[in-house]
Amino acid sequence: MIISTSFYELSRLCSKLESESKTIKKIDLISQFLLNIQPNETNISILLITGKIFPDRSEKTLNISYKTIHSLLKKSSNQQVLFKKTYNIIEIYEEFQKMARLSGKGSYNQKKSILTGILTQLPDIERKFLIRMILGEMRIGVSSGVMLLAIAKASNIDSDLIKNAYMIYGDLGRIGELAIHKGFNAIKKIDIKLFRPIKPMLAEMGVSIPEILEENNQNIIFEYKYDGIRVQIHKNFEKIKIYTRKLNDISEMIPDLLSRLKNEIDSTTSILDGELVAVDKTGKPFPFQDLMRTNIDRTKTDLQYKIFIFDILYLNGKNLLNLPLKERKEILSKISRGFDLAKTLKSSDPEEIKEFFQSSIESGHEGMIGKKADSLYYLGTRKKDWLKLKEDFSLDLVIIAAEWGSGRRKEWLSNYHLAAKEDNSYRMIGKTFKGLTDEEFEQMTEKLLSLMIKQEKNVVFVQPKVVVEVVFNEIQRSPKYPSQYALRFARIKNIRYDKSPKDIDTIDDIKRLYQNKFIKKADILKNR
DNA sequence: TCTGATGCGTC
DNA sequence: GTCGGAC
DNA sequence: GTCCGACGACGCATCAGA
Repeated sequence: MIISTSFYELSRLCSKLESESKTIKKIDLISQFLLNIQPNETNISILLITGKIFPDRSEKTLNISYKTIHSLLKKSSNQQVLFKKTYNIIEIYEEFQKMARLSGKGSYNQKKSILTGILTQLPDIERKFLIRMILGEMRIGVSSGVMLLAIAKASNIDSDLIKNAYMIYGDLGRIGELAIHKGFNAIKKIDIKLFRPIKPMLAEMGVSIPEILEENNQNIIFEYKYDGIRVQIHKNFEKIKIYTRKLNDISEMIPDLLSRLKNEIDSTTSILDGELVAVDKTGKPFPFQDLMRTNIDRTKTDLQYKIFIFDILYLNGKNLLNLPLKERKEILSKISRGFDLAKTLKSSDPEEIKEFFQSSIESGHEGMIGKKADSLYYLGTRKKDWLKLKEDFSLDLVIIAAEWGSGRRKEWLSNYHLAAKEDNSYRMIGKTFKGLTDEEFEQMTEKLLSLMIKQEKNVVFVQPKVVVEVVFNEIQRSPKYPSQYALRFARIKNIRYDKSPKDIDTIDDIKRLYQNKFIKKADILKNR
């Protein structure tokens, strides 16, 4: 007789994983679990443990998150349930599927009632992890990386092979199922297939030009870094589609560009890697937030989409991932019948490279990437083979409020509201939670509590006394903050206990910075 | 029919 | 997307 | 070196309810 695994057992595993800090022990626990459950539970267990519910390469979503769950818990907390139902893993998963299928009028309320039904019947541990699964934040120290190792252990297959299969296939649950129940040959067989996107290689953050040159032994190809959406183009004769970094199909966003590309790529089948941007008719790029503005009236602007292509992963039936970059680049330029290539420079002269970087910035782009010329294409991972360099800025700002953290930041004020000066008051221009060490969080929490004015919900408002030096990559127009501006990728560089809030940067300073930068960008409001 | 809340996907 | 911590 | 989990900005789609 087949005994299905209860959701309680899965939750107990999660609980053990949460309290176990050693990765090796986590791997042990997971692999034992995976070997003990039924074969048809493998796939979904892997997804649920990693907090995914649906595979990376999937259009399904629950459309339920923190606010909804929070409101349900408040309402149902005083409800008595007489008959508790026990769920097995598959039953829980079917409920998720059911919720994902709902749409249209009444669907949200229906989802809420399904969820309330489950939540009120589940004991505490199970409820806790069910919620975390829905939020996609398991907080048990297990994400795809550790899970891959656990699958490798359970199936006794080399972990690099498992990892590669996952990066190609984009569905960890299914890879685990194949590895454990079909074995080595099934995993070995997984190969690139057109119109099934693969995980693109990522760049690490670089520090300086000399560092990049040294790290990569001087043999570097530099490339403009464009501020857009990373895209992967799949082409099979007349058929063409593009996918994002997270494997979603966004072909419909740019139909006219795609039909042009069809003729510009000289191949029968191919997979190309590039960055989608929006430019005006002089070639100036639009700000990132305008690239995302897809429902504007395009007849009122001269916005056009472009993809700057910088790599080729597959051509005419052949996998090119294991060719060195410089060979891939050669192939790429050979098959171009007019598509846009990312601008590159091959040099080891720091001065020349610096000029190249500056020209990228002057042209309104984000910076550059230095790529080791003989590096292979590593799917889905950040490697020192690709190092990116961006322009950044810094401002002295004051903390006017802070939010209590969660998880390992639970005891600390973790997320700080930043403000610049305007006349005699302070205007908020964003939040940040990055840049402090544990020790600094500890001290900062104490300091801010001593300055507390009031607390509302999760937010502690404080006297504007603590000055921080904040670095960021861009100033954006903000529809949300009264100052009209917001920082992109803000993080704290230094705490300036020495500096008075009277002497911090002003909204006018920010406005000036914004305008200087956006002279180099295209303007969405300008008529054709 | 419109507005606000919520969630998701891009960076 | 960035950052610090843990392994 | 690698992985994980802290959470930021925006714009758009969808749904509930006035």
